[in-house]
Amino acid sequence: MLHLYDTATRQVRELALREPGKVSIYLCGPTVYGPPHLGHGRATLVYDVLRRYLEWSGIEVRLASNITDIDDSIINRANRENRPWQDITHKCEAVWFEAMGKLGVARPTDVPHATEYVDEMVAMIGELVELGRAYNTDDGVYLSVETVDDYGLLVNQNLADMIEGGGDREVFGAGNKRHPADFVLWKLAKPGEPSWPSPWGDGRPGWHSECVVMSLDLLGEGFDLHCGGMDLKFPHHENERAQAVALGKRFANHWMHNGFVVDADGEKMSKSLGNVANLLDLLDQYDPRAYRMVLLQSHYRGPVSVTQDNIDGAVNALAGLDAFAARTSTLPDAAADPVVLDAFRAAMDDDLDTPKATALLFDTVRRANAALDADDPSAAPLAAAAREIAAAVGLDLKGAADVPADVVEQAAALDAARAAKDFATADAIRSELQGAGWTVETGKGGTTVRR
RNA sequence: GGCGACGUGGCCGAGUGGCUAAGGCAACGGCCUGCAAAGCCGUGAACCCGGGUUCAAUUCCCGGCGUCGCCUCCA
Repeated sequence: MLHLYDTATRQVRELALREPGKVSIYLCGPTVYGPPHLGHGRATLVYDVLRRYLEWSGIEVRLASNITDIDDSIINRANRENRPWQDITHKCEAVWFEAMGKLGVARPTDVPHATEYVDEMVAMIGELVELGRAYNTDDGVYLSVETVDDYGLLVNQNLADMIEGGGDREVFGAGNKRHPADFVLWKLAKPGEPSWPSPWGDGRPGWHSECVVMSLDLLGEGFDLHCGGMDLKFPHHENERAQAVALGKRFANHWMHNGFVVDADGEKMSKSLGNVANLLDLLDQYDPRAYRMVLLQSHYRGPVSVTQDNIDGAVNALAGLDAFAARTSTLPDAAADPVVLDAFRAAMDDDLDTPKATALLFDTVRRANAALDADDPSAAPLAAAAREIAAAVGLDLKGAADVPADVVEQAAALDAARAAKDFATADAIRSELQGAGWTVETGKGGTTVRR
């Protein structure tokens, strides 16, 4: 069974399932106010790999991932560009899912929007106020973190230490708050801002409430796993948890956080490729599978640098896998080698050890190639195992791509010319095919062509 | 100030108290080829520094040095 590092208990422990055979996962999705960046790509890929692996294991996955479609960043951009805020959220969401599609990230089973849950959020905030755990000020409603046991659990810090170390930072809304760490649940609207009615006045929800309401609504209390990027640990996840605790509800049973994307100097964030400022550029300029490959070869909890060298390396590694897929595409069906699959499961079950799993994949490919060279019957089961692994982690290998009839004819003509020792013609055909983007492989059995 | 992560071959990146320290990329050698390319097979090379624990440490502990992250709105 799958074991994952749990941020709350700071140890790798078994992912307990509330219902056998089913897993409920909540993943914090994007605020839609700009193009997705490399960090978004990493988070979605990490959890896509998790999801696919769970599904491959025969577990039914319910994955809810929200779209934050009301937020200060959205309003600010709308004002700056003088356009309706919905215009921004709709377009950005479309771009988001287009990018996810290119990455091969499967759409979550549930995609709730913050604006669809405003009534529920108002109701929840009302409950918190009634319980005496939230209070009203002249600019909004705040949660009182001092009423929450274990506040700071996810960041492994207590309230006093957090405050002491606050550094030089400005504390938002400090004047109105009872405690500097209290956070806003409901923001009263300023003139011209989008707003919804509430008992405290028209306004909009704070960032941290939507995920509580949506996850509990869609997945129910005590759902299995809550995921997101390391940077969401605090304050976002801490504050989600604080609300659920304040309500007296069981929240996520397990917390998973992925590491950052860093640049070549090891610093957080994205502009490391120089020519690639965001995810869209990366997808535009390179094989979209390359990013998944880069991530698979490092552990999800560590930082990963997305550099020219890494991407190039991944592209080359994929070329080898594609060649293997093409070479084995005509092999008879066989049951996957069970020893290899067991090793794969063992790696993945150990906190999603994808580096080990990909090492196994490459190793299996090499063994299958060697078996093929030796006409050994173990080739087919090994090849089948390699395919299973690739599929389970979402690597789509280009196997037997359809080759148009005229290209097949040209390949045949190339062989005929070679047989007739008419090398000038053979070379001409070869360069013509290569010019059209085909990889031309000349071997004993004649010429084969693939993309 | 508090909490935490990390320093492994040319590059990326796993992992382990002792058994040949994964894998990928690059490099090099071989096979194949009319020549290439692609492909396949193979080879070499690494555990930041100083103490400590131990029969034994790259792995555990302590201390340095270096890098990075979080500590209110960022995946």
